[in-house]
Amino acid sequence: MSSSQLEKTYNPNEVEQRWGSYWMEHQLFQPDLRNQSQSFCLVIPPPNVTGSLHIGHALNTTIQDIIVRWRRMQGLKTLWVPGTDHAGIATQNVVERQLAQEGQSREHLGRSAFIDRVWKWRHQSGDTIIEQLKQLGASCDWSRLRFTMDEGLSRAVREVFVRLYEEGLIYRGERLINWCPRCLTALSDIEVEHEPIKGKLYHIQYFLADDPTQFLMVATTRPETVLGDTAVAVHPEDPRFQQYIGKKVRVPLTTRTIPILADPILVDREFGTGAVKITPAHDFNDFEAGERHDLPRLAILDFQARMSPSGLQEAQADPRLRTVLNLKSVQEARAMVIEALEKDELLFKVEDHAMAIGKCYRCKTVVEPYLSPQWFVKIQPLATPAIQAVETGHIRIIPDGWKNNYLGWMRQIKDWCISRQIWWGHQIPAWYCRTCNQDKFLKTSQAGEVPDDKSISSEQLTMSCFITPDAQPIVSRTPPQSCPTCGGTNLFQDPDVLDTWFSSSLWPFSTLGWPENTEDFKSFYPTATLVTGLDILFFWVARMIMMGLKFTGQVPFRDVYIHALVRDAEGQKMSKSKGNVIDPLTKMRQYGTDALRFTLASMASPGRDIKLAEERIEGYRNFVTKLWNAARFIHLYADGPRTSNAAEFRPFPDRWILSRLNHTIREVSKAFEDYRFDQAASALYQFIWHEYCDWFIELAKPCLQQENHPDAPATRQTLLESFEIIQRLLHPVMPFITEEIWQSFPHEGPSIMTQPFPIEKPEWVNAEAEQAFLLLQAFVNTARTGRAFLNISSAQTPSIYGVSTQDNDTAILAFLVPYIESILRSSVITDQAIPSLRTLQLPSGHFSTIGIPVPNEIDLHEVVKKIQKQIGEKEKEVQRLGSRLSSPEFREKAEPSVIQESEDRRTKLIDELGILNMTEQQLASMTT
RNA sequence: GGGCGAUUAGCUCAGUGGAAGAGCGCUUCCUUCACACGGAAGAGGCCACUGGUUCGAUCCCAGUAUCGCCCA
Repeated sequence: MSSSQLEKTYNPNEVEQRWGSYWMEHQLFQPDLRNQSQSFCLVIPPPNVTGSLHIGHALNTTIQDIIVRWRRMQGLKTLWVPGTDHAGIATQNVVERQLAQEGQSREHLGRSAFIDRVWKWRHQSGDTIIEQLKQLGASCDWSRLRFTMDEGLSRAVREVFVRLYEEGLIYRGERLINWCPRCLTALSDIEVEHEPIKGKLYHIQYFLADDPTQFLMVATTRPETVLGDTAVAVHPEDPRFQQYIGKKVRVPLTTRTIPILADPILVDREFGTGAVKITPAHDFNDFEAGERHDLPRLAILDFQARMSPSGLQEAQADPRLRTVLNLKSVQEARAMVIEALEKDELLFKVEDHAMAIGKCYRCKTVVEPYLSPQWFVKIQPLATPAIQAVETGHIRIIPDGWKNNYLGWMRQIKDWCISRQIWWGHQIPAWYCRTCNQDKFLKTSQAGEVPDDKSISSEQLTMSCFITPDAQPIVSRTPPQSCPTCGGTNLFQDPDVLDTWFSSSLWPFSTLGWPENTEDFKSFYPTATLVTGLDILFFWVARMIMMGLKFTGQVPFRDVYIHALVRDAEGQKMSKSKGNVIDPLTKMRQYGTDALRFTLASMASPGRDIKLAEERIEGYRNFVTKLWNAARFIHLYADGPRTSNAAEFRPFPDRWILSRLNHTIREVSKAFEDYRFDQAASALYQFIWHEYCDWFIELAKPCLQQENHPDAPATRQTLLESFEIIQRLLHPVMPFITEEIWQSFPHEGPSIMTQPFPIEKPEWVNAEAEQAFLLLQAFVNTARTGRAFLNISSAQTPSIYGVSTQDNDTAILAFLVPYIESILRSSVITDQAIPSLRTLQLPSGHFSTIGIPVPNEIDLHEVVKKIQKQIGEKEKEVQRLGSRLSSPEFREKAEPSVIQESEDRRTKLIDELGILNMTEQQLASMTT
């Protein structure tokens, strides 16, 4: 009995809302902890808490939801943990911009008030993206929602920090780091984006200290850093410079002299002049060269990337120059230094030079290498097992191509700078005794750095200061009560916070309750699959692997599925400034969420970016409608008795569609196993539209629409049974419409999402039915083509002749006649020879021929032309096959089956040509 | 500069060592009782280029070109 009828048109928005709340109310996304099956867990890549859904999230979420719904339906104990990330710099920037609009600043507010303010903002806007994920249908267990700054997760952060520190894997030291002079914080290497620019290469003369008639020509892209040079290097084997090694040159615009030394690593003989200046405080390569040669580090820029007064003094810069350069930006300073060099006739030439500059990934400000005390993770001991896990296949990276990318990066990984000079985040669990560490605090101010004079309060100090590298930290899980050295209680917590990715790296286990050995942790760790974009493979995935192995002794996940980047139809990266952003929420409203999800799944081919064109979504919206109308059709004819026989005893169309359905179940399951969501989508689309709707429903119509047709009870059964399976097969990709349709038919259970995923039924495989169908399909298609040739409209229905040259096919054809007649809506004559006059004859494959009587009024010239075209194509093919078959080498070396196939095909083509030639002659004679 | 990937129908993309495929778009016909967000029939491709391996290459190999991405 059909329980309800469906609306004429599908209204996705209403349906989505209704089932969305239904699933939530019935807590269908939560795992059943009594389920004894294998567990299957995913953790969501936490989006920025204050962010909103973009198309990349939509793709990422869709893929995860497909996997999760599929596994849940398979009966696994399935959990998908949702959550958000505090996104330190980004979130702080957002709130600071708000403050700026109010004429405020975080410094005015003070640290604790500012953090309160960020929390307020987080509570206000923090659930936007979560609500949007729910709209997409994401079947996360929302009762387990996590946030990186939650108490539990923060405890995990402190635990990890302290343990790494105690093992010597976290250290504090003064290193050259990437510094954003706008955010006023350190960045890790990968938070810097490189951008090609058209720079210039300046050739500058450095005169020898003891012989002012001789000079070295040095090439540099950053002339303003000349003042901070502490050496000049040449290649040890470069004959041009042998005599200079060991001598000294005068640093231009200063009174200092610096050594000329030989360094084969730093110097590229082919580049520039073959002589390079070394500025260890302002360039990473120079820093390393400085380490090799024990050179002093002379910093001439301050924390805001301005020319520093103390640095200029230390550099012994020309006093007049010093005055004008004081606190000037890099850009301004460069122009002034160039002018000064020109005036002193030290600038030999300037040439164009393509180069790259680093920019802050959050605010796009040019970053400066900056010498400062920071906290680092000693990465090598963590990286080694993380490399092995992937090499040995304990963790699979899919598609495989990214594996080398990962390994390459991991093998040359550098220590990870984890301290950030911002306020929003996990403050580093390290304290300093102000008594034992007098003089170790440098308060930073507009005028530069000034030593702590002890009168500065800790609250002021925590706003902005540096602590010298030799200060003695007390690292502890909880705030220490007193200094273990002097017993003093004037303790000051390190003002820095941790890199957001530090807490993200613990996500797969911190979200499950670690460091407690919780039930969730025991049940669901390690997680199964991580689904993410390539852009955070290093930021996040690599670090999760390292931390997971280190702290749980297990891999955090078995598979890493890397999906594509979504671009616009022109292949441009989407960005607000370009105005080419496709907003997923808008598209969901326009076309329905299922259509968007299906589109994204269908385009998720491995290793390729997605160029998303709106027409694609529209196309899949049409598919949704098609499915809807099929459901309506079935409702119309579902009422009535049903008999459920074994597949082999059902009517022909049923036998065929069950065989095809079985095939589709296999294909879709295989595609899901292989993370080939594109293949799953195309298998579903092809089957549902072009087999089920186009053929099965059409073949089923006569027996459904005729009263008391003997096959009706069986066909009704097949119709309902197969359509129900189709809903389950499609459900992971299109959860909403499948639930709506499934619920509209008689069913058991609260929801389709907890029904079993279809499994193959070998007893449905029916090669005979499939073979017969191909004969039917070829016959129908050829008849339609013939009718179109003859301009016979579907209203006119002259009889069609059909004969087969093969006995076996003749019998099948006779059996198929009623089906063919109903689809073509004309009678089919198979027991007579095709008349040789006024009949268009066409070969229809499978050794059968169809004949259509030619109407009187038709222009046969056009028909003859079309037949000649077919003849031409077939002749070409016969020729090709002929030359292949007459090649002795082919006959000798090719597979016998290939030879046989070629011969069969040629025979068949010659047969078909015979028919076409005969028809052509006959029709051509009628035109004269 | 190093590495990786792409180049197939007008567009977006699958695909395979042995007859070039899909979706969208296009042309023509059709409001027939699930669906015009539909049905039917078509047109359209030296599978980037040049060599090589092979009986046979769109597919494997080498090189070239163009375009991406990552790293330096």
